Amino acid sequence: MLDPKLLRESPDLVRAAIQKKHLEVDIDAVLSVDAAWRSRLHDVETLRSRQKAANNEMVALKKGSPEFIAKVGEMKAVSAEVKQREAELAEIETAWRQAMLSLPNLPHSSVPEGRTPEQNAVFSSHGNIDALSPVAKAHWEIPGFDHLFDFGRGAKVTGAGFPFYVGDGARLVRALLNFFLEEAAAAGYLEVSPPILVNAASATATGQLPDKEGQMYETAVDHLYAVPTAEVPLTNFFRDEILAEESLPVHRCAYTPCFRREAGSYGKDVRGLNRLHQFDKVELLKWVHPSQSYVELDLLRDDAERLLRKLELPYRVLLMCGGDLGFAQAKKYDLEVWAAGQKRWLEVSSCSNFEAFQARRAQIRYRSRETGKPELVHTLNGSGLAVPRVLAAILENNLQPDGSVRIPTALVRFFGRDHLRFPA
RNA sequence: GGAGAGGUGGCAGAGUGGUCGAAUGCGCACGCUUGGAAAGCGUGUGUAGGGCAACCUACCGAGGGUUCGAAUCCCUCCCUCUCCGCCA
Repeated sequence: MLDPKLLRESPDLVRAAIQKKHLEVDIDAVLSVDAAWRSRLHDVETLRSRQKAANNEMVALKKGSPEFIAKVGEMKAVSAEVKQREAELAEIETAWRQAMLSLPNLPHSSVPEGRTPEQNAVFSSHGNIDALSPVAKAHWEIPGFDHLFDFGRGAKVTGAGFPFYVGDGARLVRALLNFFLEEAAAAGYLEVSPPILVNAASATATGQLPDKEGQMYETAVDHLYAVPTAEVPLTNFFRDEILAEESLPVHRCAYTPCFRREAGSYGKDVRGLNRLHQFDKVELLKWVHPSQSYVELDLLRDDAERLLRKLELPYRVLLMCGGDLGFAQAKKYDLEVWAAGQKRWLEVSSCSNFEAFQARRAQIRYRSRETGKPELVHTLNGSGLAVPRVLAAILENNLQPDGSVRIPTALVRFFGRDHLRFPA
């Protein structure tokens, strides 16, 4: 949510910023709802003030006296009007809230212009993609793949996009998760294991609701949502709280399975481990002082990049252009790893600064030493990292002529062996 | 899931229809006192919205209702605690 005051005082600034995201938003409509809401609020407050004054007068009167009875009669009319006006106000308030929730976050000034993914800026590149395995194959074409990553039985048991990981497949997933979590802890992130079902208030605070409920799995009876990312429960940890300024920045990490309905994708994009309905991910999260959020964003990105460097995977960093930024982000970097078999980049991390957008929805604040008043924190998060695509890149890039896969050195102590062999 | 108790400001805890945004205590901040400190005394100390100044309004778990008037009465829901049941 945006600051309503900013919208009122600088609507043109908001208009221009949203234009950079190439989203269609009717600012004038929002402004007119805002004006209507304020006007109705004034009406109701004036009436309530009269009620209060009358109440104070009646206290001094003798109950049942003619003056008292006259006053009751007089205030009955006011009471009826208050009721009606309050109902109107409630209606406008709902519309006002909806209108405010429909406004996206404003992009930071350093975000490049652009409308499509092709216009994202390549921020940096690391590693040599030409020096990779000459025998590289798309991971799903590696002989024996189906034994360690059983999509057929997953489809039987649940549906497409819910694979079983079997034997060394499962072990490799676990090794990666442990590696990610150990690295995050070493970088100063406190590990948290959150609930993986969340309520509507939590999903609203992080920006999944309203409008994106179609991308989440929802439970039928209790109307809870399966988390699309640990960002949701983790960000909401401090919902409606005021933190001590000294406690900032707060750095935390969490592993959860992530659930995404992802309607509308098909073809090569969704083959193998490229895109799943359920996958494992470690998420890094920060709550920071507003003055530090862009410094913290660079550090966050570096924490994610370090994982790829240690896994010896070639990767590049994209700085997302305005049109490819998400609804809630002010600035975002994507980390893409090279998959030598598919000869394509796979997104494995997304590091974003949300500034106060989520914090305002979630009411996460800190008490300013300077003013003594509560101020909104800035929230940031980044994947560190998503397992299946990292796994895919390792399988493809490290495939050996004998059909085995070399395990990256950093991962060996978690996997237990230096090579993965597929069953015949 | 069943029975009971309860949810009030940073914490504890009063308040059962009207002058209650809410006593009191603790905590915290500032001041007085002191060589310094403690004690003592005094003052202050929630959040949000509107005007953006005085001021006004809202908030006593959430939502609805009764009433001229609700922290207080009624209904629904949520949560916590105790006991029982079930269970990894």
